[in-house]
Amino acid sequence: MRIGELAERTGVSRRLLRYYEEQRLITPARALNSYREYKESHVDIVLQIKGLLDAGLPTRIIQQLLPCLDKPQTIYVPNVTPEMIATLQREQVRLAERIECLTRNRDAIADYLDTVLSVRSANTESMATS
Amino acid sequence: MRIGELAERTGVSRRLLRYYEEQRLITPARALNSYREYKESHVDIVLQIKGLLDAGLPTRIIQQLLPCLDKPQTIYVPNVTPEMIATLQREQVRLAERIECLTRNRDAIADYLDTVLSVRSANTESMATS
DNA sequence: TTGAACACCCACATTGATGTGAAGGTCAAG
DNA sequence: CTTGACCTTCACATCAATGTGGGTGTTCAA
Repeated sequence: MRIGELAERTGVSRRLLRYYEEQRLITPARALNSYREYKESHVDIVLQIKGLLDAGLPTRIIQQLLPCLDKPQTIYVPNVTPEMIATLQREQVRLAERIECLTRNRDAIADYLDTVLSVRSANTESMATS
Repeated sequence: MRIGELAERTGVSRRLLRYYEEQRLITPARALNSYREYKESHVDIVLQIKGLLDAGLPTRIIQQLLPCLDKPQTIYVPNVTPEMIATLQREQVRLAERIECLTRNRDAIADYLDTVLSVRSANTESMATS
């Protein structure tokens, strides 16, 4: 598919799709007319990228993560450098930290909303009975 | 405490502490000489801010979350507008999405590392026995 | 065959989070 | 009283992610 369709299906602008390519996150084939030709699988990959960017990861890191994120893990055996492994382990830790932080805050918000909403409904009741 | 100490204790630069203030995330008192005066509690708050920023939340949103994130929930009862509640609920959803995305990827990395490391150790063994 | 819709590339603009440095005020210790 | 280590404000710089638009080529359908 071409860039327009991919943009539409992922909600990611054409501009950004080209940017991702420039950052070596995706590498679409080129048609004879030099149009980019995306594969079906790029839809998921782009959504993946979008999610990670949205979660605060820079393209530099995402680029390193992507190779190990596709379902049929094609690339496990060949030359995985120790530095690559170390990088992944480091990023794994940082992901865990992020997750923990976000979870903590999500829970805090939940607590807060629970409290507010319960107080609020109590107030409504007392007003109804007064 | 003054800005230098807070910077040191949180690992957040003075520049950024001033920036957070400009964005209304923190509001330190001022000494007679116009020096900023931070309270002990600001250490945790700043760490909180740092974590959320790092997780991809913009200051605009963090500003809205902060009021409901301090432990002794002082502000639950008074005028919580319905819009505020709606905002929080929306952000809660977005946090959950981020968490899910990050968790998925952390797990994928874990799987990948497991695979790579096990293959790798198998190779080592076979080489040892050859 | 022309016009609309899409693609290309390029370049400049913006926004948010940061760094850096200048010009100056405060204060404690030598 | 000066020096050094703080602090102040202000302004300009940078970097990454993203928007916008111009100028041009391609495709397709009327």
